[in-house]
Amino acid sequence: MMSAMEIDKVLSMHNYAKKESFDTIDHVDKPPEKVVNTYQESEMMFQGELEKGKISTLLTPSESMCGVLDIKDNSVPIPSVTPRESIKSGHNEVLLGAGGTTVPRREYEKLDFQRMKYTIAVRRLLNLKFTKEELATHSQTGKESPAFIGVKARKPQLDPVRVGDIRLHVAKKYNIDTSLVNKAITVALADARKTKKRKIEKEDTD
Amino acid sequence: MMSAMEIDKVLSMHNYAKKESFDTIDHVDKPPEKVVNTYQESEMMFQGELEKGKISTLLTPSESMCGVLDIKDNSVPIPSVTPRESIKSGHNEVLLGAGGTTVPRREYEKLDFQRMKYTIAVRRLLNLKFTKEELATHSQTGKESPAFIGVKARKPQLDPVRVGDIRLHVAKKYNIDTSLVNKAITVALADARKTKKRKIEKEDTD
DNA sequence: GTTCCAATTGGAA
DNA sequence: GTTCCAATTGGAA
Repeated sequence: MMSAMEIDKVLSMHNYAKKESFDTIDHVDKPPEKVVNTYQESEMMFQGELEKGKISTLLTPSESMCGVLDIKDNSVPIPSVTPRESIKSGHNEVLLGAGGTTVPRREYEKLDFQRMKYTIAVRRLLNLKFTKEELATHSQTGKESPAFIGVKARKPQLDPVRVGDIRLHVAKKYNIDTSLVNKAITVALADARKTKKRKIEKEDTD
Repeated sequence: MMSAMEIDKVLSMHNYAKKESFDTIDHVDKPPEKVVNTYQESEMMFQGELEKGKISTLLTPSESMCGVLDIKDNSVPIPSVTPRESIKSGHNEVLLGAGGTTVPRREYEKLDFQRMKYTIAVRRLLNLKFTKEELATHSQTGKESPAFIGVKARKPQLDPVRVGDIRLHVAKKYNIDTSLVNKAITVALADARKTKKRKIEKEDTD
């Protein structure tokens, strides 16, 4: 058996290829007191291209009345909010949000928001903008767990610019509160951590 | 300072008056593997009295299209789902769900679901059906925290019949997934625990 | 005083 | 193999 410290050492040796980043990150060192919803930003990014006719035909009368499509299990997206193209990056990149975060258009168009739950969309976008190594070793806030203060080491914060753009993009796409997206991000990071841990333990016993 | 064990002793001395229960509880000892959503039950209880005309006048065209009213922050309820009267209990009680859980009509009508967030509705209903003592000393599942196995004692499960009726009633009222209601219940119980703990610590220092 | 939040965990689904 | 879940905590709001 390896001790926790030994596992951490091994973790630092397992570096994945660093992915490209199109962001200019200049305020990574200022973690917000709270992970806030700056809804205005997302309003600036998109131009409300909701196709009203299409949506209403997808709904029964009672559904269109109360938005059942989106509420029941928070899994079905608003279909037609489309990000405009990134001026900075050209046709091959899609701009996700005001922070300037982009993803390859080819990858973005592979995402079937209609069928994906928002939790899955969050995971796909995180995987496009961060390495598995980053996801496994960072947290959303950079804060210690209140339940393990002084016990578990604090993890550094994931680049808040890219995370912020993903958060607002998904919240907008699915018309859900950012607090739900935050929860999905937290769980995704915890899972990335465990996946890596298991992989190392497996390699260790082989 | 008191040790944790001493605090637990004192906790057991602070018993609140037991509230009435109208429920016949005969399967309390069978905690489900997971807190499940048995949506069918709630369908049986209510008769879909949605007042279609009224709701659409509350919404702008873009809101009525995608259900913004309910989705944006999960705080605004569907206005007109009303529980039918409890045959068993008569005019003075309102039946919450298939489990037979009732609350006094006077108390139920004080609840302004229109203005309350669903998390607050959950707390109010829990307070109607359980004592503060029960809320402070029980958990939703009866399971240990995975993060503290063998460290923190497991708390007994809150009566799943009453909790189940409250869970489905709120999910139905607000047209949200039961998983959101479960989270609200978990947080409410954690807060009840802390409230009591602080009260005792304060009395201890006085 | 009350409500909400995110990090951590093991295991269920 | 991946995704989701609830109990616990201290502190922010």
